[in-house]
Amino acid sequence: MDKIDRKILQVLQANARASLQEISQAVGLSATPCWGRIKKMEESGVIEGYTIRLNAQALDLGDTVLVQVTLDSHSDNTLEKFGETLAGIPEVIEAYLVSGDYDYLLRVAVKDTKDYERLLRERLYKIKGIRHSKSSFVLRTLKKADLPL
Amino acid sequence: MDKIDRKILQVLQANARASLQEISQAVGLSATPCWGRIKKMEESGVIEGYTIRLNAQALDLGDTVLVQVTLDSHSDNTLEKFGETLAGIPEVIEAYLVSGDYDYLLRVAVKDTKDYERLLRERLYKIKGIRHSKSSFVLRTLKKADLPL
DNA sequence: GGTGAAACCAGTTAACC
DNA sequence: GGTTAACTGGTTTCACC
Repeated sequence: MDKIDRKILQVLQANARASLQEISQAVGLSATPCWGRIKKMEESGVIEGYTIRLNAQALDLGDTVLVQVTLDSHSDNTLEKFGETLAGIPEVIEAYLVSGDYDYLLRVAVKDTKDYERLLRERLYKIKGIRHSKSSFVLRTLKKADLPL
Repeated sequence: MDKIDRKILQVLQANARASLQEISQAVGLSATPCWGRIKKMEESGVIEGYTIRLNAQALDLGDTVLVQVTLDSHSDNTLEKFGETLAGIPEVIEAYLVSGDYDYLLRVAVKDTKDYERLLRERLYKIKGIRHSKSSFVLRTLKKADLPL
């Protein structure tokens, strides 16, 4: 992982479909070593995969809700069960165990407030072991950046 | 945007480097119409771009901090200035204006707690207009999923 | 909209510095 | 670990259904 590797990652972060020609030009090397470096980073796990950035609004998932969750018990078993339940709810995009006033923060993607109300009623409120939850709607996204390299 | 388009997006979400052969096989069409559908989704903006998933730990950005921020004033000017300031801090990966008890939620990527302390002292505490901020460390990531299609 | 083949270009390998 | 050149395979275009 030297400076050239990081530069390659920068180019791929901006456009994972960039050709080796473009990449090699950007880093000042020929195509072959660039290709080798990328393969090595794929194998070592630095590059976990290639994805697309999607327009959530165009897919009827324009609303984001951040949900703070506090559980009744903090046993290993409760934590594990909660994780498994969340895994089965596709609208839950991210889930973090956090330090502080509450236990978990979830990022949920829904079509609109009505859709969120349905999810809350039919799925989230039915999860056993939740002591308390608090929902905040995202009104505006100010920033959504790549990792700094 | 029909069922086939969504299936194509699913395949690309899992692997944006999938060849047209793989994609066309997955959706049951030949390569040409798949290619045309992808191009149309790129042009219409449904597909915003192609990126890589990176291993943050391997890049010395293993710690994630969620910061709740409350501003002094809620004027348009304050909001805009705050957004501009955040844009200049590379460690701030996401920033949302939210409804509820506080105004903004930031997701910050740092090497470790020491690195976060430095960021807090040198950058975040120096931002004018912040009334209050509260940091929560991410102890564990339970889920990180693609948008449901 | 779809198919299939031809043309073109990019990814991959190998031989060498 | 780097370069250039040959090879292989995928992307893009085109003529047709």
